[in-house]
Amino acid sequence: MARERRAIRRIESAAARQVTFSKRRRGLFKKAEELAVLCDADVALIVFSSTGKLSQFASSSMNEIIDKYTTHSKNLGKPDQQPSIDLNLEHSKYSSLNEQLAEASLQLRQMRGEELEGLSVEELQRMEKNLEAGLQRVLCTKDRQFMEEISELQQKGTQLAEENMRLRNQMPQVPTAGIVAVADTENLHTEDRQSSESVMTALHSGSSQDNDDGSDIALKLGLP
Amino acid sequence: MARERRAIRRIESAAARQVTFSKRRRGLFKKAEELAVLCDADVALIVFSSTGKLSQFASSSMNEIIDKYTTHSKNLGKPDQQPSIDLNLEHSKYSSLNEQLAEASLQLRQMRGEELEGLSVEELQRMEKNLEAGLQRVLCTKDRQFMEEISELQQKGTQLAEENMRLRNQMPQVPTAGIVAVADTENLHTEDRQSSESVMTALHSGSSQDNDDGSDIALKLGLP
DNA sequence: AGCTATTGATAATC
DNA sequence: TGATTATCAATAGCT
Repeated sequence: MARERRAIRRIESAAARQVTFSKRRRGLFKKAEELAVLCDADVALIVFSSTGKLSQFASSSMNEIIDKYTTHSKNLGKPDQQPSIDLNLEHSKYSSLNEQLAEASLQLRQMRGEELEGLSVEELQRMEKNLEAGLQRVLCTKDRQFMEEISELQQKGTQLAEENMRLRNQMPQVPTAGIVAVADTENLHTEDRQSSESVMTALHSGSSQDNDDGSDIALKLGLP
Repeated sequence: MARERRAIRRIESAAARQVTFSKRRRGLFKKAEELAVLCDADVALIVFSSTGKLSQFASSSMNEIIDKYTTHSKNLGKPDQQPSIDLNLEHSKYSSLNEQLAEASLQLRQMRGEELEGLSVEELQRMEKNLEAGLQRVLCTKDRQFMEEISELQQKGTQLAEENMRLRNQMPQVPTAGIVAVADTENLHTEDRQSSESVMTALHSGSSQDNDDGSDIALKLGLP
């Protein structure tokens, strides 16, 4: 499976052996899991590297499988193995995690519209409802954040306007270039209000496609 | 690795599952042995088919490897032992699984519209886009299934109509109660056609809210 | 660790 | 099952 065929014999170079071990071990574990899932088989795989490091895979619980194995093989001779119940919990926790993750990934993929083939019309309708509800909530949250941003901007605008007013009132006390200064502050004031309003308008139309009067936003915010 | 990629999920058809099991089991055992030989590793593989049949491979002695495994595991099981050497892989895999699961659940909850508080407007917009795309695909799939159901019903309706026609043509050959029999079949015939048409209409309006000409369906199906 | 040219595994089919 | 073959996946040799 590679640039060149490799004879199945012990790799002499320790470094190369280690590299190949890492790569092939990963592949082997993947295949073991795939067999377990695809064919509903119970699979246990134990690997000790040449340096003595342990890796393991079990489709259910390692101890359970070993128990089953020893039960099957004890036809041949001795009932010498200890079940060692210690790790059953640990491993069932592990495979349960695996299951949960698989389920969650499937749900995520389905919510993204993948792998819908096996679903019934009823399930599809349930998903549609969920997606619409989720979308609705996302839109609400987005709108709420926009509104917050807007009211912050408005508040800032008001503060600036007040400050401008104060400055303008103080103007006569300043001796130099009175007329020009007044014109400048007035200009700033109007520009600020205009820009905050235009932001609002842009945000409104962006957040809720096709409403002209904003009543649609209020409706959405009323249904969290 | 074949004509077509196959999703890693339980194969429903028992026959296909058995075939795949045979093929993949052979491959898995081959890989296990190759790893053992190439990398001088100690490998044990236990497989129970879904029908309970046992297959096993061990590079040395199965019992020896299981002994070694249980010895290693005992160290982990006791609280005073350091798991630092033996099961690093297992543990990192475990915590990585945990992380993956946490991430997946968060995404799921967020897609359902929960825990959106921490998200930026950009992230919210991305989610909105994803949700809309997913919803679109769900709707398409649902519509497709409805259409399939409809065409099945239409086919059945046509078949029934043809059969009715045939029966009607054969009617004069029946000696008894000619007029009544004809009236009955005609009645059946019309009722059947009506009911299948009304089902069709209901499905149409149910699957694509408010279209009179069906162009809406075509549009949706055209954007997968 | 990451990248391809190759070989190997296997899904669909008969 | 077993054989065939078109594809997909794993990985050997490099960097």
